[in-house]
Amino acid sequence: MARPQSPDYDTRRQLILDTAADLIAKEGFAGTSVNDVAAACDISKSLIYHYYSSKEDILFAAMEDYLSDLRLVVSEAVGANGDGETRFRTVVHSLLENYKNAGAKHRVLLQELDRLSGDRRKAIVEGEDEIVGQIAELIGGIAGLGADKSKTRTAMTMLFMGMVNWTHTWFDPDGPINADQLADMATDIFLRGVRG
Amino acid sequence: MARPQSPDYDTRRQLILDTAADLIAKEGFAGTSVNDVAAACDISKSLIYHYYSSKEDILFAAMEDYLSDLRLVVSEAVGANGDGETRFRTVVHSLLENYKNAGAKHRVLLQELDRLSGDRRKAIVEGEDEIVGQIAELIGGIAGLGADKSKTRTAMTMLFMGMVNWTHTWFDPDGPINADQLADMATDIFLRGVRG
DNA sequence: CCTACCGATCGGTAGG
DNA sequence: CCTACCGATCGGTAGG
Repeated sequence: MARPQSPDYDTRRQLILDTAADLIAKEGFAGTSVNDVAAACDISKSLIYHYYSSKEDILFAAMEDYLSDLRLVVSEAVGANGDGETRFRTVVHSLLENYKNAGAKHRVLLQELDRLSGDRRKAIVEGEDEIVGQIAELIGGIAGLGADKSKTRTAMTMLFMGMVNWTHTWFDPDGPINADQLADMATDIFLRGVRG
Repeated sequence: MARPQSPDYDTRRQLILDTAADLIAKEGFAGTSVNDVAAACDISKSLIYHYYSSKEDILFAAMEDYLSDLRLVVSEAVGANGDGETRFRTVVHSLLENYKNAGAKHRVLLQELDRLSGDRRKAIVEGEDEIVGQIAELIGGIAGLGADKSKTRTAMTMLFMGMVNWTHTWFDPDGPINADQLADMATDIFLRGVRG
């Protein structure tokens, strides 16, 4: 008879992911040992290997976990009612709201991509590209860029992604400006800047 | 008689810095061993320790080296003749030009700051803050923000820093858009967005 | 007593 | 779910 799965299985799996993301965000992937993760979870290193078969597996799972949240949030905002500018503004609010709640995973997603093997890196990059592609379509519509301007549209979109993705290095949601105010500021600057 | 310093001393010191920056940008600080650096330089590990007394010393020196270039370039552009918008545009061109020539050191400066000890991290952050402060003054003038709007000015400046600092993740200077075109695009969008 | 540089190895810790 | 270990490699230093 197969031994039943622990009732804590999913909870513990998630704890490992969240804890690993915190440590990797602070110390880097190579600077975080599996033992560090185990100690912070108050479990043995061997138990970590019961849930994930390698350190890279943990990194990949943490990235997938957060990226799937982002994809959901962005496609909902993009597919909502309203004109392009309104939906764009909603996307920015959603992104910054999400970053606020998952700062460590966000930094890990942005900074540790090169630590994945080729196949897995490709899988993550594809997910990121789909998000960026949806935002690029919105921006293309707002800026009035035809299909012949795809290079310009891509560069514009990536300049915008920089504005929002860079926030993790300096923005404090509990500081003088909150996430919604920052989202409006970024939206206003960018829309005024690219409006056709 | 004291034995003289090797005539290759400065050349070799610089080789270590540049090589270490390349490896650290790719593999992360903890993922790069002193031996990796030595092998890539075709010298012994012991010789690395003749030039730098610890791995962290190498990281710090590489960051200082690049940061001092950035500071020079930015303060020159900021202090040049011309109105605020012209000087701002020059800063953006200078920054992107510099990033292009020092991609690895740029990534290291942005990504490995937490690997430094407190004192050294503080020294680097102070240098970065001076650059950001100079750019913030330019932007404040352009956007017509008084001293009472310093929080807004800071947020605006950091949104802009995101646009340019994020380029290292996606921009290919040999791609369809060159560094000068991208600098103009970023400048145009941002200036139209914040102009008072 | 200085600096330049090597082959070999130190005490500890990594992922597994 | 743990302790006990491994082959290898880590950052840093010894003698000469």
